[in-house]
Amino acid sequence: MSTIFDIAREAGVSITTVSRALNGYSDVSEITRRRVVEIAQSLNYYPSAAARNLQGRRTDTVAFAPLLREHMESEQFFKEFLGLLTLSAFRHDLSLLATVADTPSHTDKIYRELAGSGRVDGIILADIKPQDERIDLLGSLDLPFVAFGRTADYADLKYPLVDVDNAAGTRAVVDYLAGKGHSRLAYLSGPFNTSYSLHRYSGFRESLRQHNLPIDDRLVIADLQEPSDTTGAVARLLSLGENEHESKSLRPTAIVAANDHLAWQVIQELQRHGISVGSHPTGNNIAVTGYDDLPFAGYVQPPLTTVRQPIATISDILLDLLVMIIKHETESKKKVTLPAKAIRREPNEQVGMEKRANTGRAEQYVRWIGPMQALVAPELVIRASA
Amino acid sequence: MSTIFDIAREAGVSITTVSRALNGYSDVSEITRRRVVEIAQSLNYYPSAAARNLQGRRTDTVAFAPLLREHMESEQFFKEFLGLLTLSAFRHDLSLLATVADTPSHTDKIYRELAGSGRVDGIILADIKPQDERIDLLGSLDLPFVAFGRTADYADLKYPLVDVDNAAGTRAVVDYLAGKGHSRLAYLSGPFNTSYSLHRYSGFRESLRQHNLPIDDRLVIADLQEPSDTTGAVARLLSLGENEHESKSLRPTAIVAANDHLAWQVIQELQRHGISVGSHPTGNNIAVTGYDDLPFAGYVQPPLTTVRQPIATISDILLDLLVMIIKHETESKKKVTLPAKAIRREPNEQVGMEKRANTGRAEQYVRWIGPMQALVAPELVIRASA
DNA sequence: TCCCCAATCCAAAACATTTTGGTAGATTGA
DNA sequence: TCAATCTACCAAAATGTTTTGGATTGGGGA
Repeated sequence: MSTIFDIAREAGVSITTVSRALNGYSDVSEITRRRVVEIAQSLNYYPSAAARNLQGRRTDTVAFAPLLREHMESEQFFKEFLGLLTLSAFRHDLSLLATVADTPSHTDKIYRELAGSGRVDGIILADIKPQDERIDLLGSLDLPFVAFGRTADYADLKYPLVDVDNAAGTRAVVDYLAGKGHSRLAYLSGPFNTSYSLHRYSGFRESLRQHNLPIDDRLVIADLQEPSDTTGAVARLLSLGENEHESKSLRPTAIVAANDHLAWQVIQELQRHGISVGSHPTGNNIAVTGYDDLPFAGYVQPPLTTVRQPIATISDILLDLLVMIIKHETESKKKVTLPAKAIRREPNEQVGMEKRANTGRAEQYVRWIGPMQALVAPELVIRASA
Repeated sequence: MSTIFDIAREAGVSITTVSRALNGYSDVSEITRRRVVEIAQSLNYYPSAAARNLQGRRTDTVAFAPLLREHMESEQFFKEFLGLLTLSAFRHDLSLLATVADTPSHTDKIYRELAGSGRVDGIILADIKPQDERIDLLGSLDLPFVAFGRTADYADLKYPLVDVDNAAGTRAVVDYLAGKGHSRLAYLSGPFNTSYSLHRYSGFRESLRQHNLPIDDRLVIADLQEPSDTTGAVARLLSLGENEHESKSLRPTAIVAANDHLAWQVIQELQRHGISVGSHPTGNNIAVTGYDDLPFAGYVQPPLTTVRQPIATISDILLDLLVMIIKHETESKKKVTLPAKAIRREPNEQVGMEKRANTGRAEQYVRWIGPMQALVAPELVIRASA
């Protein structure tokens, strides 16, 4: 590979001039610049990323390093997010460096490495927890970052983030179900270790309260991890009301799942029990809703009523924000909250290939940039028994 | 950030010793090493990736830079592949640098940059075309790479690759359909610009021939790009036999789609026309098959009979191969061809969440490593009229 | 004539590491 | 005891770029 030195020798100028010619400085004559560019091209010259990088320049790369989870290969959301992040990065003339962290302590190590080694200009955080050490860590490391989600210190969030109003999302599906006449709603969730899962659950409780529906702790099952957990949870819900001294009406008529993947598992389980899945509260019929609106949500039968996470928009805004911070174009505390929208799908609806592409830039969302409000009162967030 | 110099000063040794202590060289005493390690830790030292890199070391990063396509955001295969590549890279202690190329000439530029700038140790190529300039380019750039797919010079492939027997895959679904009694099969495909799409099509033709079924060019429609193309194609297939002087039996009883996405579009179109989708060749009933076995294939109704691409395995092997080449552990021409397997799903079948995880390493596939045979005779590959 | 300015250019420093080619001192072998 | 070998360390070179802080011109104004 040829170096800047070779170009300089060939062109009969100093390496300084080559560097400045190639990087568009004004103090090099047009004629010299042209010669240099030509020679650089003919010698197939590409500046060493390592050397410029060492010198302190941009890397034009941002990192995404989620924590490894079990069965991550089948997590649709992860793949969706990563893919759209890559495309958003491209639109911002950036590359995406994707890594995975083994354990929380490995996460720590990776972030320190990323910061210390100068491989990236910034980093994207997801799966934010109510108390998330990564925020402080990155702050102290002086590495620009932007979060998808928020910590629990709602009053005074000191870092840039994008979030979806998760509580409102669940409220929307509960509203939908309540509107259909459902009054016994169950809630199924994975572990309550991320903020968004807590927000979704608190939205569920809020909405029940608003509709004057009772909150029955027997209908809330969290911490579902393995597929077998879902099997057990559904069985437990169905067994309610089977004891002779219990009222038959104990059984839920609708199940609100905290994400689409879970919803799909629940539907499978219900069908295995010979229970049809539909939106109206009748005897042998249970409604199921999801959250995320992953591409498959419209494909399944019955099509899933769910809440849309506008992942493409989210990743675009994340990168907009990150780029602004890297370029010091903004004070680094800007926040964006996107509204949640319920996608209502009826059982025998004809569902077409929906257009999900979204190339909108953050500008159009600026109206949401502003001070953050707590979307959920912390005391609402209790741990549901598993 | 602290540098190696700070550690050296603190420990009272030279930077050479620090470097060698930290990198496990033998000529540093255990006691010194321990001191150095301890101080490095206490100073939160992480070596600068740029500096080591400049010095000629590994970057522990591989790149994946597919060509930008329209509607790429909704391409499930892309996201699936990218996600699984990331996880495979992680298992090999590598990071994945994901970029997108605008145009073919931009691809060229990106690869040259990647090679010249030393940002990555190797690169992963996908969507190989029969004549693919990238192969020669990367060869001349001296950047290790491995391909998913192959060029048309079957006799003497000079680069490492992983491929799936695409022709056999389509043969398998045609066998399935023929076994059900179908005799008029249509073939729908996207553009024939990649090797795999040609192989799939040639498998279709081979199989028809083997079953002594006629090949009717009116039933082959390629170059489908926009969703509206599919609408038109299905309409055209359905209109066959509508003219009074044509036999009613001209209409296909089964449609073989070149990928799952297309199959799903076809199913939607058929349902729009009020035609039920099922596996048996009857009057108002058309069978549809796909290719890829993307996660949603089992979710749709009716569940899709398709051909499995073992993407997780593929990406694992790609990285195994690439790592071997980077480490010079192998002559750089190893090839792996994986068999294709049809996934037969019946219309009202109960489809569970299937386990797709595959963490198998290439070792177990070594039996497929060997000389390559042409999977399809080039003359078979004709361009279907659109 | 002298000085100054703008337009071009450049040498050297800085970036943080690894590798090369040693040296000094201790230990071993004959 | 002397030479050879080992052990533990180090100075300096090499890596390729950008930036800093000038240096060199040629021409215009006083």
